[in-house]
Amino acid sequence: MPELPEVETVRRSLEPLLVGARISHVELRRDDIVAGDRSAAALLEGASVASIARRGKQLALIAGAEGRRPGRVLVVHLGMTGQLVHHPSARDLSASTHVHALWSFDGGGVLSFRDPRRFGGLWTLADATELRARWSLLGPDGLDVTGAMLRERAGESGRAVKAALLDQGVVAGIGNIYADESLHRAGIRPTRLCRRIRGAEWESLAASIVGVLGSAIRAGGSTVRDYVGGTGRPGAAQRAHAVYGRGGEPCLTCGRPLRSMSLAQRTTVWCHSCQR
DNA sequence: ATCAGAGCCTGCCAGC
DNA sequence: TGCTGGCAGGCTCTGA
Repeated sequence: MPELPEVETVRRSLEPLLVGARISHVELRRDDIVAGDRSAAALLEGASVASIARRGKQLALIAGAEGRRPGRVLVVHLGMTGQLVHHPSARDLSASTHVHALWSFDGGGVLSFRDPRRFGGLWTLADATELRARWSLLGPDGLDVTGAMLRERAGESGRAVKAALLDQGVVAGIGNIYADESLHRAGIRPTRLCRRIRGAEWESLAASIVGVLGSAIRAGGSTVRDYVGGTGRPGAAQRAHAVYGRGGEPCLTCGRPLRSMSLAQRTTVWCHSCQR
């Protein structure tokens, strides 16, 4: 399930393949995945990709300006099961199911948006100004967050700290996995109310978030539940999970069994001994 | 202000 | 073998 590290991994892998390339044709197979203008031009047909940006879990393909007309923007959210994949040839896609949109590039190469559960989607924006407006609703990116930012945005709140971490307006890019992992690393219980968290703890939490997300990016962002590598072994990031998916198993720090509960409608795992 | 709950959607898995 | 039910979760909406 793509959270910030997975989305950033996708961004980095697509950047050298797409930037500078011109989209010759767009095929939209089901239009209910698009919010906004669904025309081919809005989906960047005929445009060249100038850059690929990311904020939190959202990706943005930004088209180059044409004359005085600013480049359009296509925002991609992968939801839970979304995949944005570049294929050298359209033939590679013949066996794929749940492919909802395809972008063909001059000189070959196809980008596919595949999303079985369709929790993700596409948003067509007129220009970068609309993108800034959209992203202004998000909190700071998880890779840039500081204790002061968390405290300012959640410090007075009476909600559980985990609920605040999942709120994209507080900090952008954290989902269920990295919320639990960050709180464990910081030694803070997910149920702690924000207003009961001290300044030094916000700093510790921010550092934990940056550290956890950074490690996951370095591991290639492989956090899919049943992820296995090409040799059938579990992926590095999956093995690195200290608490996520490990309810009832021993805490890697103290050995006591990890507890599990539902908080903010999410399965939540923590160590009652290491987290206070 | 914050919560729980429902809904969207499909793949997977345990249990019958 | 094949069905059913539960679970997973990002995000949004409703009602308490």
